[in-house]
Amino acid sequence: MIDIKLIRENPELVKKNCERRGCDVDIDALVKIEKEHRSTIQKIEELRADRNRLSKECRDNPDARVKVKEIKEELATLEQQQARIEKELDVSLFWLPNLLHPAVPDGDGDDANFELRKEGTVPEFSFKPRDHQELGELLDIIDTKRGAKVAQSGFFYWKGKGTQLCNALFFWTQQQLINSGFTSFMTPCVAKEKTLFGTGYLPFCAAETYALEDENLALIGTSEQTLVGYHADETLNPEEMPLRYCAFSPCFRTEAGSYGKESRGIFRVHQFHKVEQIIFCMPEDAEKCHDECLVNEEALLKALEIPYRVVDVCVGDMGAPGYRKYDIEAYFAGYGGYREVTSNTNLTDFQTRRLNIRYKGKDGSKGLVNTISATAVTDRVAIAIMENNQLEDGTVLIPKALQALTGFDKIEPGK
RNA sequence: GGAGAGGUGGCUGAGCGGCUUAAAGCACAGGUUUGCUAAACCUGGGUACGGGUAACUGUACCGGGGGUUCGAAUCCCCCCCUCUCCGCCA
Repeated sequence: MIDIKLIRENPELVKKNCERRGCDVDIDALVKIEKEHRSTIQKIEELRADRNRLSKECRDNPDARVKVKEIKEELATLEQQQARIEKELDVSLFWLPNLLHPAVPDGDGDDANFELRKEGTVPEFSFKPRDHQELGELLDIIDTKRGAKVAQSGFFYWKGKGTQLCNALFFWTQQQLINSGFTSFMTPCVAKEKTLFGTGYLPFCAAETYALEDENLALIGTSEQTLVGYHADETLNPEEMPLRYCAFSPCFRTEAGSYGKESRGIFRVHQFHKVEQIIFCMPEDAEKCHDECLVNEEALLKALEIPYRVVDVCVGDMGAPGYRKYDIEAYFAGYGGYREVTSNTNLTDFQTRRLNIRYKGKDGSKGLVNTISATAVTDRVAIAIMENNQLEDGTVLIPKALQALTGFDKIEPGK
């Protein structure tokens, strides 16, 4: 949600922002409704002031009672009107996207993302490299067929050494982040509607959400939801920020409408696993913290010897809550190109305004905290390792960084 | 799952229709004094949204939502949450 004052005082800025976003909210109408909203409230407050004043006289002045009764009726009508206006206003506000960083590239989709840099060496093969689906079956470490049998298409099993690789990857990643000053969490895997709304997943990603029947709960799409929601309705101390949090969790997404080549294997599934980084910071530190998360992501991929490129995500490929976003795309040898493995978003105060997360300094300064939400690693990193580190017979070599935790240095067919 | 007790400011906790502008204590901030890893005393408070150049001022907020009333933290209804005991359980 963006600041209503900003919309009131600088509607042109918000209008331009919506245009860039390709979002057709009528700002003029919104401003008009907001004005009506305020004037109605003012009328109501004046009437209430009269009522409060008069009702004190009521004990020994019967005339006042009659008057207050009249005010009461008048109030009832106005309050009803006000509720209607407020609802209309809220709906428009809830759908309004965040502002954009001036440097965000224009464009409709991921082909307009701006490449900032390429790192690492793309592996070369004397044979045609297999993709992770083929390798997973050959090595008996990924089972999508039984995932579909037991749950549904789009769910899968990690098995044997594949599981061990993932456990090592996720544990190692959390250790790296803890060494960088992060506090690790295990969070609930469900969250209330209020939490999903507050983090911006509702109303924007309603179709992506697995809601629980007969409960006001949904499976989390990411631990961002539960980590950011952790501080809802709290006032944080500027001296204790930035707060760096990480969590490992499963992530559930319906992935409505995705299909085709991109969904082969486990690249896009209904349940994946992720170590997430969240930073709560002062507004003036948001860009610095955003960069810090990117540094962490890159350090992890470098240590795992995975080639990648960093892109500055364009308007059309960025979610409504985002102010600026960097994606990292790792090289996948079996796929033969770069594919998204992490995304790192500066959300400014979009989430904290909805969730009411404030700061208050000793000097009396106060305002809304800013949040950064960034992937550390997911299963996709494990499959990048598989595709890039394969030998002709399908053997996959484990990166040195993980060998102490896996307890083996390769996964071979039939073993 | 069964039974009971509760939800009041940063915290503890009183208030149970209008003397509440929410007591008191703790904590916090400022000050005074005596002193030396502190104590005593005095003073001061919240949040949100409006109005005003301002000093100031209005409204709302006692878990949430309805209701009764001229007037609700207080009475009534519904919901949510927490705690204790019993049962079950990794």
